[in-house]
Amino acid sequence: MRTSKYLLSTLKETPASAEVISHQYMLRAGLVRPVASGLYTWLPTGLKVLKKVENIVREEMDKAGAIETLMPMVQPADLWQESGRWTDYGPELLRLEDRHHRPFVLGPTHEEVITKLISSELSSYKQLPINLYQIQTKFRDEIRPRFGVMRGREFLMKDAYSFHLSQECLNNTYQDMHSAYCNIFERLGLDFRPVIADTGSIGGDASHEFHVLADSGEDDIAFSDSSDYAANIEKAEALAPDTERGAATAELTKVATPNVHTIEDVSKFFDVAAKDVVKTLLVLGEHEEGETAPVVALVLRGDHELNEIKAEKISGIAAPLTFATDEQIKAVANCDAGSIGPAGLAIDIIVDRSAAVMADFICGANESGYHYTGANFDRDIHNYKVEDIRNVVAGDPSPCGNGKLTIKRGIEVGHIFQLGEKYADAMNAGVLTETGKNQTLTMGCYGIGVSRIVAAAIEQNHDENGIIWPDAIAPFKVVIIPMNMHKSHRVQETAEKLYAELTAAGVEVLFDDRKERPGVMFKDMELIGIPHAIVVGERNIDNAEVEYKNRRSGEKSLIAIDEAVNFVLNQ
RNA sequence: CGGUGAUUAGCGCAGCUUGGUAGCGCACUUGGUUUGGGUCCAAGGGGUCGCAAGUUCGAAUCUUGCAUCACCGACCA
Repeated sequence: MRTSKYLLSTLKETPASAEVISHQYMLRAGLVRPVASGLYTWLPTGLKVLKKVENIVREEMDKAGAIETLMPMVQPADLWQESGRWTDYGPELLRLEDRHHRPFVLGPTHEEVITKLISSELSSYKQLPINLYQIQTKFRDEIRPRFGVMRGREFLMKDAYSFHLSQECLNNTYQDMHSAYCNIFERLGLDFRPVIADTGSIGGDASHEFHVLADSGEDDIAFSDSSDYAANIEKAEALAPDTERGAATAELTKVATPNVHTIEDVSKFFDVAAKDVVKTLLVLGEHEEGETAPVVALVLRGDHELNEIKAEKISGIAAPLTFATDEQIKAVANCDAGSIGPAGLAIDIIVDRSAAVMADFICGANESGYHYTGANFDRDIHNYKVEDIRNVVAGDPSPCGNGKLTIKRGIEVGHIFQLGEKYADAMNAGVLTETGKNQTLTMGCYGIGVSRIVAAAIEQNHDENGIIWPDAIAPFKVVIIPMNMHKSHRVQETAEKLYAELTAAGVEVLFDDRKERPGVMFKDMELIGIPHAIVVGERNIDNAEVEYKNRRSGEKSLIAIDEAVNFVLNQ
């Protein structure tokens, strides 16, 4: 490709709307352009990268025995009513009507369509197991699209669905997909981790997310420093401390604490660490529709954070987790939010494992403007349950039993889970078994965010000059940068010759034949992130040489013109 | 959805306080100059100042409404 016949569309300045580095570089390097909030046009260079990612995903899925299909993006509402998600899915599901006023949705995922298909196409156990996938545009009407294509509303996704008669069979395919995903991210050249994940609202047994490690990631991942244990912080278990609770030595004493509300205020006021204070959060308990919700107290160490996912799974607590309003707090604890404490509360109390071993601690006194010191469980607080309701923190013991946890940020680029019979049951998908009986299928589902991978790859591979593509997904493998070609026949001849030879050898080569000064070309090509550059200039032609420059290492070397093509092929 | 801020040429911004012919840098076009890291000089083209209503002799500027874009947002108890 010659730049003179191409759409480079690079930008010198960073558009004000771009926050994260991948978004900035995707705009500046001419990969994408915004169309509306969360919607992007892929320019030629961006599309080349997207297609490369897509092809690697496709090849590995095929290799793992999955079969490609393509389902419609617009889906009839009745499929969603059949599965129950027409009401469950919420406002992320974009609903629309056709000219006959029939309701449709823009597909955020395709469990309904695929399960319906399977239920009509499969009839015998002999056809199982089967794993179908597609690479297709999804639409989710996100509350807040951000970070460019990282969290767009429309995005390209690979989604696969497998069907089985037994859990054991599902486990096998699940493992195959796990390995296929590892192969994919290795081929993409990304630093990634499979992590144990929450199964979310879908339920099911096993679930793993695949994260690309990057500081700008939206998820926290907990790792063991001495095993391969890794889990999303939503899921990582905080083990009970192995220390025994100390004996109560202090008297329960009420202290006036005017204008002291937050944990920070309290620890400053008493001059103690946040870990010596207890915080009490009031949330709504489980209740029937229309009934008044009971209130439940959650007790945590002052320096720990509540894990909502863990909390809402505890029986007696309403899901989704809902915090009590100021009025509800007043009614139950008879005070403002800043002075709640577990001592003397006549409601259900759930105490975090780490808070449960504290003794002689400080907590709210359920009277506005007062706290207790010297509070103790069992003596001052009764009828409580101990549960794991906090987020793990760095330094906690790993739940696997080996080592301590460290925490890093990750970008979720893949998610595999076992769905069980939920959809097959709702959509009536079953086959006849060997004994001639109808049996409902069990199902697995496996997603990869193809367009998000492009952004994640940039987050992980860039410097102050621009993108540094891993070779596997670079839009071009090599760029030819001629110095003042329009003034030198020798430079032009050499550059044209190399371009022809590289093209003939099947190398994806960009030939910067613009009538630009060298600095402009260097800057543009580094911004776009082409891994290898051949610089053709008068001064090296005298020795029958050209310069090679590596984008990642920045190293330069001189190579014989005759060797150049082979040299590039070997990179 | 709530809070905050923005909207003036393709991009980045000034002008608004104090109403009176719409500006700067980059990019683009033409000519010259320069030539191994975003040259320099000159001449040009490009804007219903987000939309609508109002105040006024006169609105980018003041008022009101709307739209769009962006950032922040339970972890406070």
